[in-house]
Amino acid sequence: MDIEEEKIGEKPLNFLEKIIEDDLKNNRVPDNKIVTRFPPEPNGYLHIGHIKSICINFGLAQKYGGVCHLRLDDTNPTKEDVEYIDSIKEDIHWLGFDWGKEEYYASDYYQQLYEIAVQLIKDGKAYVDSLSPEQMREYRGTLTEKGKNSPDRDRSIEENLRLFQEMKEGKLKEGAYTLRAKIDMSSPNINMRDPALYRIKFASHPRTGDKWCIYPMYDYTHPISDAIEGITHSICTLEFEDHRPAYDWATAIDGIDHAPHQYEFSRLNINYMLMSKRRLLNLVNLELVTGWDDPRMPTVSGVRRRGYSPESMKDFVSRVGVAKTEGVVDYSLLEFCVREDLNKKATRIMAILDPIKIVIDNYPEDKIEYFAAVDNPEDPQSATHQMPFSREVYIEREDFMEVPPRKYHRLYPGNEIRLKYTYYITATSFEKDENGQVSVVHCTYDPESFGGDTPDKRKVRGTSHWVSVKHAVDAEVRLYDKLFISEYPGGETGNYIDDLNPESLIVVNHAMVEPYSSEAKVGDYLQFIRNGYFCCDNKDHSDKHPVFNRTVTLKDSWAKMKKKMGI
RNA sequence: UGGGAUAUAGUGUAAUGGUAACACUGUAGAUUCUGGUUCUGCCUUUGGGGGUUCGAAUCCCUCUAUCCCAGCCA
Repeated sequence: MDIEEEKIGEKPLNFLEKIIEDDLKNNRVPDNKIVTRFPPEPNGYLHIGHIKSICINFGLAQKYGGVCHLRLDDTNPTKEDVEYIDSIKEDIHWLGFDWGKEEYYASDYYQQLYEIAVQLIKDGKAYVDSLSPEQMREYRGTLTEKGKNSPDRDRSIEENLRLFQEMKEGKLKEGAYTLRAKIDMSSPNINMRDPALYRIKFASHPRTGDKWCIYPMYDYTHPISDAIEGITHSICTLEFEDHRPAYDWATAIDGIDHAPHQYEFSRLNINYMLMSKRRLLNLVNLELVTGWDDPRMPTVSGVRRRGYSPESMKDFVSRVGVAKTEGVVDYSLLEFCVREDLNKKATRIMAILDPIKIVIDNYPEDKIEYFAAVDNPEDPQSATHQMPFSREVYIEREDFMEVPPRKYHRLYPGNEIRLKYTYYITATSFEKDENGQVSVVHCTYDPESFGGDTPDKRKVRGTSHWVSVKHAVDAEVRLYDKLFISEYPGGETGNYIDDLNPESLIVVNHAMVEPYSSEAKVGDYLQFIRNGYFCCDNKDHSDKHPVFNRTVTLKDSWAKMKKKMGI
């Protein structure tokens, strides 16, 4: 294969890949081994936005034969919890990535970080400040005005050392003192106006317990953690661009001999979705959803419970690409990726969500026949399973109309359709209940059409899925839809709660499902033929009480046509 | 004149001085025992204005728009 040929069909490189290939080519990477890291703060559940970051960091390491560390950025014990650490690990594994032994915690570096801070003080590059939070804000200046030096800025090294020691020993009150870097209060970049390095917090840490009452800040901890771990490419989102000078400041501290570089990409936004931990937490706290793993949540645990496959999520992220432009990805791309993957994987099942009873008058009363149904028509090697058929079957209420509109080619009086895999039936009459709703449709079948085809090769326009009345399995089906009805939740009123979709969950208590569904278990991908993709709910599903979640609908061109025709 | 960043079809992403492209969406049709899938066609793109050049999405100047930053959060 020549070079030109090799390039055909190759994905173009994103800007991070270009940087890495350039670094590799110019021998700027120690041992030619790139090291990335995924550094979540364990203060919430991972969401789709994190999937992008995970795929970038683990993906880059994979592609270039490097490694990706998992580092829990646990420097704020008042917000963090082990519950989150566990879910984070589970989510990454679910996506199919593994950090192996490379599991780190920023808190593991507390001692080193402390020693470096002492050195900084000795070098006159950090000082203990007694400004209150309010004062500090005043001294910091504004976006357009320079800040001014704290009165404590020129405190003697001895005094600084003593006070920092007292901070560490818990002798000083929370909020009373901080350790600050001595950089430049007149910097146009606010992050460089003597950023706080340490604050006092009398909080017990999930991992270090009560050993420390001073905790290091992000701008100090993160770059040094990267340096300690030998990270080569430290990749984060755009909002940290302004912090890069602080990052470079920290990695340039005397004694730190490895200087990683920070690169920023734009975070993932999807319309009709919220992607901020704070707001997601709010939905959970207000009980507007059932929890972090509610299938309507954009969390990893939520989409997993919804039935999205890890492959589809990775494909989605890869189609979105990596760049520095901020944008909003269409929800439809997400759905496309999910459908495309599930179409290949899902076992086809017949399920009637809104049943209407069909009585085939000329079919023997007690007769039962079995027909082979293909598990997955996309797979030429697919197995089949048997479906029992009898005189009375359910079809979808939508599949019968007393007075059909134009282009409707399903069942209506006098029309012939096919019951998938079985026979052609023709509607002869129907009954209505006291509400005027059609309750039973009487049909005749053509015994010649056994198996779904006739010797005379006549065509029918419609094929319905069905479930034998006497064999139907009762199941709960949860029809999920978008959590928000507006493209930008809260965009109009400023309050995203106003844009919650009242129909984001519709529960069908008694769907009629074919018996084969009893074999479905949590983790299986199903397609309810002509209805959509479904999965077993990973919390509530059981043999006794089957619960199926709708992952995504099938594309529905008939619905589109109806809309166009104004029906 | 605070600082930092970004502008390519409706959306996302390519094209690094040589015919603006891919995917999604939308739309028209073919195929189909899922109105699914598959296949085919079509629509629509370089923020504005100058300049350099035989030639500009790409280089220069300028304007505009949008995003981020004033936590002892990350």
